[in-house]
Amino acid sequence: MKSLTLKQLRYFEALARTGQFGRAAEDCAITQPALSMQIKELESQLGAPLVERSARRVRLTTLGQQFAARARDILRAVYELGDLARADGDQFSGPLRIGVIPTVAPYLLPRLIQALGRQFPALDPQPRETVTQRLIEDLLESRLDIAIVALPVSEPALHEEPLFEEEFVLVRPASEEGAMVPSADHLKEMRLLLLEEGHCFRDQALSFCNLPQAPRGLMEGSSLSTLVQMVGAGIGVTLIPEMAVELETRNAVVSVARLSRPRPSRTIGMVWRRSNPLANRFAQIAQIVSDTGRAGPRG
Amino acid sequence: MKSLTLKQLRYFEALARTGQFGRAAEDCAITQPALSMQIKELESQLGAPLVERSARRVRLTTLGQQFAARARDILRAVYELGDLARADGDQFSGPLRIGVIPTVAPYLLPRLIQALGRQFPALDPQPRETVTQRLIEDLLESRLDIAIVALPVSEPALHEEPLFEEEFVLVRPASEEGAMVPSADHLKEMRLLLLEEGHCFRDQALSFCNLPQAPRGLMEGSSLSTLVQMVGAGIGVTLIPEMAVELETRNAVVSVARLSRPRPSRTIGMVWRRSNPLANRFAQIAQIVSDTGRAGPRG
DNA sequence: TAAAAATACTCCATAGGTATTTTAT
DNA sequence: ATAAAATACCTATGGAGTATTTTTA
Repeated sequence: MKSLTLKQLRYFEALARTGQFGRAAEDCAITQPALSMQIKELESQLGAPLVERSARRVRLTTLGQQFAARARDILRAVYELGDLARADGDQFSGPLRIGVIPTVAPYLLPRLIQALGRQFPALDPQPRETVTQRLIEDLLESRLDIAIVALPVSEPALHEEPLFEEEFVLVRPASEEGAMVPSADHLKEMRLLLLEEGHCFRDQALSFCNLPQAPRGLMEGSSLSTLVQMVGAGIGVTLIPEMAVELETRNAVVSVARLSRPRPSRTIGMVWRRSNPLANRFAQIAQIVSDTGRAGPRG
Repeated sequence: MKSLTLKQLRYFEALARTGQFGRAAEDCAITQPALSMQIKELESQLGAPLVERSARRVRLTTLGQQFAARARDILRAVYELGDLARADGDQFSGPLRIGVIPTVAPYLLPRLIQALGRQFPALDPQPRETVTQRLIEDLLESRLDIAIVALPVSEPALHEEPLFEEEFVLVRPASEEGAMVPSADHLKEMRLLLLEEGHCFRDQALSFCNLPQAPRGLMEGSSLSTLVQMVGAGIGVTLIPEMAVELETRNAVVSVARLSRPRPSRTIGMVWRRSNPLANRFAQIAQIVSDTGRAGPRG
C-alpha cells in the first residue's frame, strides 16, 4: 500500500548521476545505508531492479535509465513548484543561484552582489563560476536559477536576455606602447596566448582572428590574469574583454590597444529556464545586471 | 530544511478538487486533522497561503490555483513512473483501469474480461462505466489507463486506436415486423426514442437522422434496455447499436430492421494517454478488444 | 446552532544513524 | 587487500489517530 516518495526519486537521481551509492549518499547529505535502503525499497515497489550492483561501480538497467529520465523531469517540476510562491509578493527573497562564466565573474560579481543587496535586501545570491557548457547543464537540471554567459546559447528550453555588448582589446608588452595596432589577420601571425579549452572566450578570440582551430604550439592559460602576466613577461600578446582591463592590467607591465576593422565584441546575456515560475523576477534581475555591466568598474 | 513531499501534493490536489478539508481527507483515506496539518505545513514551507479558509467552503488563492495545476502535472508524471516497470517483462500484470461507454459496456465487457483473463492471467481489469466526457477527463488526470469510446475524441494528449465499425439498427414494435424500412429522413417524422443527454450514441443517432438538435417532445431513456422496453410497449421506435441487439431484444416484443442508404455506423476505438509508459501494452490489449468486439456475443 | 476546520495529545511506523559483515576486484 | 554495498540494530522524528475546542455562516 506504500507509494512512491520524492525522497526516493531524489536519492535515485543522485545514484544515477554519481554512479555510486556512497557518493550519492554524500550528495544527499545522508549515510550510505540510508540511501541503499531507499533504493531497495523503490525497487521492491516497482518489482524490478533499477541498477546492476557491482562492488566498484553501479550501472543503470534499461528500466533504470528510463526511470531516471522521468524522475529528473519530475524533480525539476517539483523544484519549480517550490519557487512558485516566491514569484508573487512584492519583495524577491530567498536563495538565487547565479552561474557566471569565468571571463566575466571576477569583474562583474562584486558590484552585482552589492547592487542586488541594495535592491533586494532579502535576496540571498549564491554565485557559481564555471564554463558555459556546465552552466547550461546545471540550468536545465534546475541546479541553477540563472546564468550570465555569452550569447547565443541556442537551447530551446532557455530564455536568452541580452544585457550588454562587450569589446575585446589587445594586450601587448609595455614596450610596444603606441606601436601600430595589428589587424585581425596580422594577429594570427603573432605569438597569441589564449585560455584553455572549454572557455567560450577562447573560441571568440580564435574566431575574431579567422582561425577555425587553435594553431599548433599555442600558449594557453587557465585565467585572463595568467595570460596578462605572461604578456607582461614578454611571451606574446593576448586578447581580453574590456571589462577585465582595469583589474588585470593594473599590476602588469603591458599596454592595451583597441582593435578595429571589425571591432571585436561579444554579447553578454542572462539565460534561464522558460518554465521557471520566477521568470518575471529574472527579468528584473537582468535589468540590474545590465546596468551594473554598463556602468563599468567605477560604478 | 524540510522539503516538499508527494504526500502534500496528493492531499492538496484532493483539497483543490473537493473544496473541503473533510472530503479531501476522506478521499485520501486519512482523517481531517491529518490532512489539515499537511496543508498547513505545505503553506508554511511556501511562506504563503494556498487556500482561503472559511467554515463552509474552501477557495483556492491565485497561488493555490497555479500550484494545483502544476501539482496535477507532477502527480500524473509520478503515476506514470509507477507504471514504467509494468511496461517491461513478458507478462502484463497488475490493475488495469478500463473505462467503457454505457452503450458498449454491457455487451462487450463480460467477454472482454474473460478474454483478458485468458491472455494475461496476472492482469486485474477494473472496469468503469460512464459517458465519454467523463472518461476523457479521467484519462487525462490519470484516473484511468484506457477507455473504450466512439471515435473521434480529438484530444491531442490521447492516442486513438480504431477497433471495429459498429452498425446501428432500427427497433420497432413486433407488430411492424417486415414493414417497409424507413429512410433516415423518414425516421425524424416518427416517434423516436433516444438516450438522455450526455450519451454519445444519442448524438450519433440524431446525426444519422439529419437532426441538428433533439426535437421537442422527444422521449428519453437512460439506457438502451429502457428504450427497447418502451418500444415493446408501443411508445415509438429507436436505434440501437448492433452489438446490443441480442441482449436487449431477447425479452422484448420488438422487431429489428437493418437500415440503409446510408447504412449508419460508428467507429468504436480505444484511447489512452500518449505519455503512458504502458502504451505498448495497450496496443496488445486493443487487439484483444477488437477481436472480442468483432466476434459478436457468441464469441 | 450546526457543520467544518483547528488544536491538543498520544502512539507507532519508519527514516536515518552507528557498527559490522559481506562481496567483488 | 581494499573499497564499496548490504545487513543488523537502535533511536528519534513526525505522520496519523482520537478527542476536543474554536470558528463562522
